[in-house]
Amino acid sequence: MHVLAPHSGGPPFAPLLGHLDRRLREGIAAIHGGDLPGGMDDVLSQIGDAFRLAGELMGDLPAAQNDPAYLAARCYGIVRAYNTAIRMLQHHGVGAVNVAAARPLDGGGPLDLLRPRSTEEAAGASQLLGETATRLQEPFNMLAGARAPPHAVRSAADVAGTSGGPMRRLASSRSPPTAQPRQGRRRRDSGHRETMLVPAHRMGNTELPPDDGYTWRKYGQKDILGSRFPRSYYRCTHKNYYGCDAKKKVQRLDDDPFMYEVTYCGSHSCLTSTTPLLNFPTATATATATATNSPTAATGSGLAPADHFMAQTDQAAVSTSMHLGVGGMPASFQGVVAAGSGAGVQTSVSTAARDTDYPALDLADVMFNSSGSTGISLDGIFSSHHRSDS
DNA sequence: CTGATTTGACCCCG
DNA sequence: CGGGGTCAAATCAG
Repeated sequence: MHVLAPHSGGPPFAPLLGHLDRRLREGIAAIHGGDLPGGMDDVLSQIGDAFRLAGELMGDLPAAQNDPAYLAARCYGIVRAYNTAIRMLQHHGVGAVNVAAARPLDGGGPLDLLRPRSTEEAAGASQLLGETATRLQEPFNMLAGARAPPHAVRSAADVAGTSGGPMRRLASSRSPPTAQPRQGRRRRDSGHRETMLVPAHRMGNTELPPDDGYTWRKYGQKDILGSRFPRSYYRCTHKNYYGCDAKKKVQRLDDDPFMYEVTYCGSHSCLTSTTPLLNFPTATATATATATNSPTAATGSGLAPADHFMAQTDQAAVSTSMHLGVGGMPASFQGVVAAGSGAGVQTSVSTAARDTDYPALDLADVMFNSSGSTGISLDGIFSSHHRSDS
């Protein structure tokens, strides 16, 4: 499988992030008349996360280029982070980021990269997205069909206790709340429930599943009967802010320590939802029509034309409103959804990727294309004339 | 200081 | 009754 050829030594993402952050702040502040509007830190953080994930993926490429499942998961995380940023921007009323509008704005500016330049480009992008969705699903279908053979089992390291550092609590330091029993610890409220398999990092910390684009806060860990690895419980970080009830459980597989079973429960009511953001008016209708003349930089992007996704544009035919409320569940992964984790497992086929992920691809395109021997051309990223069709 | 993690206790439910 | 999910104090980390 041919993948993006990693740049020699990898791009300098750290400086890139810094530069990106500055430019975004300037641009957004300009739009709002000088001051950075409240909440934009979150947006910048999301964009930064996307870049960080992309950087990690670049670093992992040498080791993971033959692992489509891993690549798919990582790509999805990147795409999601971008979309999260866009959603936040929309909620913040940044009008210039009306990404649903297929017409280019005249102003340009830093946020322009989140927007298609024309209906043509949008259509072409949507086609690319459809293909992306198909492509993303493939490896996961493979996973569903044939479980990976058991690898050499490593030591039963803790699944999630990797980032908090060692912490030993002194004995009897904690007062036992025997007096007042807590009330109403409900459990049966999980509406949605989806389970998927996610490959672990191939480089770096393999103890953690790849980032899925959301921010989670761990609230518990439990040794599960019959499992060698503990199960970790996470809830959405924005629970307090938005009352987001999304949760997920992460369980490392016994027979494949490099694979995680992630169960998503509840839906994201926060801004970091997977709900599709971009519904190009021309997307569905013209996806096939523009297949051969796609103005997307298939040749210019890191994706070689020959390696381009096989066309299967009906993937996203189902209304995006059917999007499952399960946070972190990409439609593309649903072929992998494993039954058996409760009665509420849904296996309906929906879509999100095509009409959701275009900006990320656009940005990724720019990013992966903008490397140089000494640095990355950020001007290429932020230029309003970038890939202009004028 | 704030937010995240750890971890044993608590509690629901099969 | 016991497994699994959640709570929350203690602690860590930036």
